[in-house]
Amino acid sequence: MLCSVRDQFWNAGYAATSLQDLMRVSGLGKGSLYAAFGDKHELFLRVLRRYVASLDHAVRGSIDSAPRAVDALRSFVMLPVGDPAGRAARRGCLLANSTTELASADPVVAAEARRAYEGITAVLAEGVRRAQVEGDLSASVDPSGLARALLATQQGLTFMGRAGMDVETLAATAHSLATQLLPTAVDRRDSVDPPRGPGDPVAPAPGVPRSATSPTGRTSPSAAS
Amino acid sequence: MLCSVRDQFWNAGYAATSLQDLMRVSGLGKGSLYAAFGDKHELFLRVLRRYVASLDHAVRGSIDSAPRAVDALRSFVMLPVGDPAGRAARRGCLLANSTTELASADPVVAAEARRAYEGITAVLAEGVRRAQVEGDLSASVDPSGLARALLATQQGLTFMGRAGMDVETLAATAHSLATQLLPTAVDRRDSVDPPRGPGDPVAPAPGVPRSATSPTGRTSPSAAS
DNA sequence: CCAATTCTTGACCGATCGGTCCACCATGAA
DNA sequence: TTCATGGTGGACCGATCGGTCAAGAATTGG
Repeated sequence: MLCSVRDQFWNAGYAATSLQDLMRVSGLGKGSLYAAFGDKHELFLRVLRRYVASLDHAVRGSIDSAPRAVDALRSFVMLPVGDPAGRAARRGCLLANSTTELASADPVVAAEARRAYEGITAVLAEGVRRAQVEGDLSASVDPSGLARALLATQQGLTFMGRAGMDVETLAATAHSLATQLLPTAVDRRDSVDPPRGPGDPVAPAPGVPRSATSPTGRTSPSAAS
Repeated sequence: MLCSVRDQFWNAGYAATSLQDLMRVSGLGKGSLYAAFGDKHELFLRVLRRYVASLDHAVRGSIDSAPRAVDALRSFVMLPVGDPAGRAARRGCLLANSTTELASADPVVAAEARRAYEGITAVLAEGVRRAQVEGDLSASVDPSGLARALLATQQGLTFMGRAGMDVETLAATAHSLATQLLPTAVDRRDSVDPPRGPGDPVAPAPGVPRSATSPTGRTSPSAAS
């Protein structure tokens, strides 16, 4: 039920969603909606927080479960082009859309956005550190700095998708950016850095064949309904 | 006058701006507003198109007037952190905000956004080509591809600013991304590519000292009132 | 089978929305 | 001074907004 409400806010935005829309997609009467969730703003915050928690969980799980952290980082950047049909790309991200619409007028939403993005940055930075230990990223880069760059890049790609860029072009751009920000093993082969750190403390299978496509389990918050 | 209206839409968004707001910021009565600009949507489109034209003109002028095109490309990526106080960063970009809010419901705005971003991409690609001729960028990269990557990155930085990232962190992230996507002359010195193309057909001062800060004239559409 | 209780519903509220329209006034020509 | 005129402002319109509430349906305990 909350998923239908989330989709409504996701598709139309906060201001453009009326109580009638919420009644229609939820199947509940106006009074029931109010009794169950409070007013429109509270309902929106509830849906948004659920989405943020799902998003955070998905990113954390993707990075934690990836055999090589750098692959999870790459798949994070490629998230906006995960849907081959491009419908997900056209919707954008609920948190990003809500932040853009409400950040300057709704301090609660703004605070939620800050918290969420700081959390994701921390998770990404942890992934960067693991990728450094695994020898897939240069140890000289600042993990938090790269994490912020990855997040900003992913948000930019998400926006370009929402702005209507066709999916093939978007995918090519995402691939190019991911490659430039996260040089893979084959790219690093002709690098000046040693191809592998001292010992491989974490990497479970150092000789696993590398692939440009994201090998990690696909976890999209839009599917968590 | 239109600038005040633009700022109102910019700060509050389309749906959250009422006719009373427009009357207040414009100083005009409701009837006068309607007689002069038509309904709210038409007024918004007028303001948006003015903004897009100003933006396009600013980017084109910045690239055309830069002694080295790569500097203009760099300053384009750094645009979101142009305001030291961070107030401009917090507002975001009117076109980006409007696209995020209305893209899925207003085909006119969506088409305007596509057109604008395609135009900016073309201008950036032209800048990339010039930077390649000037020897500041590797000739092997696809100009349009790099242009799209620069645009997506800039939009991502713009969004992170709107999402509340503090200006110093944002500036550091922007600097890092610009450096990775646009290796400057000092970065290229240890590159495998020849440090300068055959002859210097366009570059007026090949030995001019390079600077990390944007040397091009600052042209921000928010100042075009 | 009935009654107490919980839950749902849609009518209703004042406020405000975007849009229309007409009385009014400032101006300029006669 | 008078009249014609065009631009202005605000009253007014129906529609819709978010929110409230009492009546009735559904459920449960006895």
